[in-house]
Amino acid sequence: MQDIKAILRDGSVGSALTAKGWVRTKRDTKGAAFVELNDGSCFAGLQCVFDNNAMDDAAKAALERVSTGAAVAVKGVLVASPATGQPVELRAESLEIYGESPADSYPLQKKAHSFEFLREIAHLRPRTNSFGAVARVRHEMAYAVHSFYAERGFKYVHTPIITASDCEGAGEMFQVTTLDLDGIAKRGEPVDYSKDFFGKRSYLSVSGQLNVETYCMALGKVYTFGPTFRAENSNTPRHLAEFWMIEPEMAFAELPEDMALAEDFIKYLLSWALDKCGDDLAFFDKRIQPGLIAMLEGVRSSKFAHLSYGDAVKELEKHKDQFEFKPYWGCDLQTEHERYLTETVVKGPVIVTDYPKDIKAFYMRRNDDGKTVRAMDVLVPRIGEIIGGSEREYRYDVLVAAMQEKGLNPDDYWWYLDLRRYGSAPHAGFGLGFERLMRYVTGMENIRDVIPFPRAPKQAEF
RNA sequence: UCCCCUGUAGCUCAGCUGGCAGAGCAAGUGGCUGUUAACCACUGGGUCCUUGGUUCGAAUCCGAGCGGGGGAGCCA
Repeated sequence: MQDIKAILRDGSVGSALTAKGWVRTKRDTKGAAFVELNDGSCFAGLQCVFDNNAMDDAAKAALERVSTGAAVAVKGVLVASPATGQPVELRAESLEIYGESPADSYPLQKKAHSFEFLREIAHLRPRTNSFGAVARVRHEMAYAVHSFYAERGFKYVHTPIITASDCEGAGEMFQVTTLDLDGIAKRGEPVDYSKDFFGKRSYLSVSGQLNVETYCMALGKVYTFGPTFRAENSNTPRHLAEFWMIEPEMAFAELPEDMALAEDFIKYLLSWALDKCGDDLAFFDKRIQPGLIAMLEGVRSSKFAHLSYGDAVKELEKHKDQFEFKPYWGCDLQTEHERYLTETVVKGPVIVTDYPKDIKAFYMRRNDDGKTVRAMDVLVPRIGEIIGGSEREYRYDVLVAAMQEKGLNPDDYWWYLDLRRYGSAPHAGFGLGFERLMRYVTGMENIRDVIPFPRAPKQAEF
């Protein structure tokens, strides 16, 4: 059986076929009924026309029971459509109903719904235009990620989701346990983690980077792409408690190659979307974010600007009255600063490099000035930080000193430090938040609307 | 976690200085029409988020709680 995408693409006028899908709308007229059928294979639906004079009583009765949301099969002949709105349509000959969808209770109506409302029915929202389009683009972007790295000889490494090290250095972690916490609390006993499943406290991973570095030091070019978890109580349109992250890592590479990879990567993904998701992007451009396609095309053919942190601060200081937080050398760049740089100064993607060591992670390569590290953040308009990365500190003594400076215990990182003890080499990588990329590509505002089942504080239904 | 806004019909919202609960859309019925965000008429539809208070009287004013949105922080 052909899906609707194939029918619309390959179907020849005059051919008999069966289409299966879910009814978006039914419009009745005296002479005919029009059923728009969508099966999710593409943005467009197939208009099925039921001629009242050509239907037997069984078909008429079946059509009576069809309403928005019903799952049906329509058998008929593909014909050129006499009306504008669609080049072809299905002249229906019979109708089979798999599942009715009572109109008085089905939550999706043939009208626009707010995204807030649709979040409350996340099990039904993929049946809408917006979420169908998001799902298709999300699939293409995931495919493009693997394609990009495969073309460049990177190996996909599956880093663990459960970790027993609480030192991944990126935020609050969710604890994982099989202990009977209720019973322990009831009995007033202390918690003995040596009796827990892993014999020690364990968590959901906040980053695959430390693990993927181990494979980087063996396979050279690697990446990980999987879910990560942050137990931060952050409630914003750009944070999730469970999100997907892509983290490449390259051996024998320094910061410039890291930046080049990041730029190529983003352009590759945007190009892929432009090339393969035309209908869906056209919808986003029309209804969600006007100018989206022109923006994506602009970025694809642009050169990312480069700016050192020092120069960025100098630029911000020139306009300091515009900011709530006054910029100064050593400050962490605030959201308002990042957006000013990318939206007003550069008006496009910009890579900011060489941040002060005190505001960045311990594993970043220390510059010779003793004050900065070889870090880079890619900032894009509307989204802000989409990529954070760095060249890694590969000198054992410098890395240990950096840990101690930040109050970390090197013993906790024994296996990570072993990578610097045995055959250490320069390497660099970054992390790209997949849902932030999705916000960028689709123009969707809230990150909860670009992942099928969002996990955020107080939000884990479905 | 902090700041601001918000919670009224299935959905989106109006409801003024406190005085009988409203509209559009959706749904149901009828009509019209190769329709396509269909159109016209009629009908049904409410724990005004919860809780405590003020008042003769609270959707409306005040307190507390819960939910939703936006901004900030944390970050990807």
